[in-house]
Amino acid sequence: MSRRGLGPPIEAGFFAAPVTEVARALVGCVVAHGETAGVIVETEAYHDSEPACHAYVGLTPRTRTLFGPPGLAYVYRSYGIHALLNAVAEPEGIGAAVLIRALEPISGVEAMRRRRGLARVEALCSGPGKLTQALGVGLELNGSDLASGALRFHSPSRSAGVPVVSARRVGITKATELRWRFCAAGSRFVSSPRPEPARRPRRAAPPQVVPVRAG
DNA sequence: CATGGGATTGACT
DNA sequence: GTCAATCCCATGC
Repeated sequence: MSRRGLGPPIEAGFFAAPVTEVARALVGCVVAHGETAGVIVETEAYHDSEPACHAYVGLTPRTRTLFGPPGLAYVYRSYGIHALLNAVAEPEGIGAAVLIRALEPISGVEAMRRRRGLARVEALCSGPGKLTQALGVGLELNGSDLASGALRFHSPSRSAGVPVVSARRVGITKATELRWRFCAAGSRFVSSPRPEPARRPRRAAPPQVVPVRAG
């Protein structure tokens, strides 16, 4: 898949919906930057009403983008090292965004390998810091428009229709009870820890031992 | 102005 | 499993 079979860029209205709906709907969409692109297989939702969200503290220089209009990129530095990519959601004035946590690479794989220094396709974008490195996404894209900027989100060209599973968010210490992580079921491109796989029985269910009484 | 804490990753035991 | 790298910025004095 080297040629651009991408659908149209996603318009801002898509991102104005409740952030958990946007997070779920983004699984299967495409992120493109330069020659590189990938299908989103894992997201997380963040909202200013819960303390794991940067916007929980209110409007500050750091959270300015989060409170901005839907459809912007919110890119911030994590642990001093990694750039993490989010899509701003909900109407302007509400601090909410969807963290992009993993992609299935579909274009520019050689450029990704070069930037990551790795060969395995499954390892190129299987984490929020990994995918920004693979796509060459940096802090300079914070506040850019995902419909018209250098970094774009696209609808899937063919509807993937992959089932999406929800799980607890990764790497946070607050509001851990919320199941606001969304993963493409069974994808080998999601980050660790993997969500609980839909477990099919390894063997037939053990026979239920029920004392049988006569009568 | 000093401090501390991360929406992580890769190397190592 | 443990741990350090490294920077932005919120908070507190």
